[in-house]
Amino acid sequence: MTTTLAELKQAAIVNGLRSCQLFAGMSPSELGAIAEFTVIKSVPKGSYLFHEGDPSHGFYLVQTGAINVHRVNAVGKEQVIHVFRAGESFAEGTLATDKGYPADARGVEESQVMLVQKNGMLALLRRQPELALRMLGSMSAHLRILVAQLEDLMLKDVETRLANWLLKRCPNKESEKPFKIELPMTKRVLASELGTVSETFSRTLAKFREQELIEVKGRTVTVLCPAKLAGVLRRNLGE
Amino acid sequence: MTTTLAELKQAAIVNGLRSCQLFAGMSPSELGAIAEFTVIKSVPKGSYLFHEGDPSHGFYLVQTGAINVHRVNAVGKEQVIHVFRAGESFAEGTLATDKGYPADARGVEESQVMLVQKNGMLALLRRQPELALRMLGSMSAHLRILVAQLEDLMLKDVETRLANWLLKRCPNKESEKPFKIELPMTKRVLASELGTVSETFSRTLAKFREQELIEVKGRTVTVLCPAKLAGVLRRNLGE
DNA sequence: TGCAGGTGTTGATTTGGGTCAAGGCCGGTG
DNA sequence: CACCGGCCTTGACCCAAATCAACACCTGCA
Repeated sequence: MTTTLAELKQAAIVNGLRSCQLFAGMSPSELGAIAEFTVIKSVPKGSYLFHEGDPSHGFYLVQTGAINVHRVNAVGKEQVIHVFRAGESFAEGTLATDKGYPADARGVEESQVMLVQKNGMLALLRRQPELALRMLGSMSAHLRILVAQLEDLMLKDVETRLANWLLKRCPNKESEKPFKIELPMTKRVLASELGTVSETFSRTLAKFREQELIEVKGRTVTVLCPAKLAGVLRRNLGE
Repeated sequence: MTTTLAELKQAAIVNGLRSCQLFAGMSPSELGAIAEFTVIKSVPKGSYLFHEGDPSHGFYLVQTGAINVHRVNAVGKEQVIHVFRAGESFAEGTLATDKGYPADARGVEESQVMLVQKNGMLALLRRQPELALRMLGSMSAHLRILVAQLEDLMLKDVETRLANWLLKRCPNKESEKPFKIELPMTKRVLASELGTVSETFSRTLAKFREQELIEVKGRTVTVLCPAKLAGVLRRNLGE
């Protein structure tokens, strides 16, 4: 049995595709078809995958690391839209239009992504309506993320947003047992994802610490009593 | 030549479908197929088409009037996501998931919409991949709207947002000729769409009036010199 | 004719959080 | 080891805009 380098690479890509929500559960032959026009890219920390307005070459799947999708305005301030991590896909929206990418994408850390190239994918979609439905589902999920993001940013103050963010990572929100959360990035980046700056973020953490809701040690945040934090969240929302 | 009532109704629906961006340029037979599972609904002013979490029956096309899609939080404050007008479609995202509608939808005024029912449309999409691509394109446009909305709300102050809003309705942004804009809704609603409250909105209008950028009379706003307003906008963005 | 409810305007007050500035802390490098 | 450059934290200050409050409209209705 002989195996060429190309075949090995192909197999690696198929594996990568499978581990992605968008393609989970698809047959090996279908995955093979997609792998035909998929390439792997390394993204050094801080480097850009694309900028707003760049013509689209396809959409991306994250294998390892994290990709920050954001917009910048004239002043240079940036608004994080979402940080995509392993298994997630983004920029599917550019498949069906000839507009460019609507935002910027940059590696938060050293990352590996797969680029599913536009032309190949379009041709495949025309032959595989089921796949098109999957894409619709995936885009719908992104719409939901954005809607939630909008709501988060508009209807709540930083304290509420942080409480919400922390609770989202607790497995059981009504538990009274402490739960450790390891921050996946610097606090500065996290602050920006929450739509604020590092100073305010820091202050809000301090406030929670004083109320003995959390403990902070470096990049580890321990939610002392999720149920109590959930109470704070409810109170903030409900009044 | 005999024409049944049902055929007339069918023809009306086909016409409605054709006048919608999403389906523009499709063949009569395709439109006929879609019309099979499309129903017309009247939406009295202020009445709800659906609420967040309701199971999806399909997606909507606006024929006349305007539909306000928004979220409400526990306090009862609502954040407008977008106001859809004649020719636009919304809630396509619910086709490909079994999650319910992600937001609320209410008639801003007496409106007429078409409901394209979920099951029929799904079956058709499986047979018509081109149509699925169209849907992808449409959802991508919605993603762009949301991204723009996020940026608007986060990166700019009310003055800039209002200047931007007004300029968007001027046919020629560099003209020096006055242009009349008829507000399509109460100022309270418009304020909310701009992510602020009626008081602040009122004050900002007053500020522009003092600078002789606009004139206001009831629901008619006259932009005295679009080019000058564009200057204000640029200055706000660029510093 | 007068009242009730919704809409707009304006003023006074408060506040969340962004900005600036000044350390403290830590890890890497010469 | 000492020094430097990132991060993080805390304090002081300030501003845009939300909130609270009073009042002027208008329109429909009894």
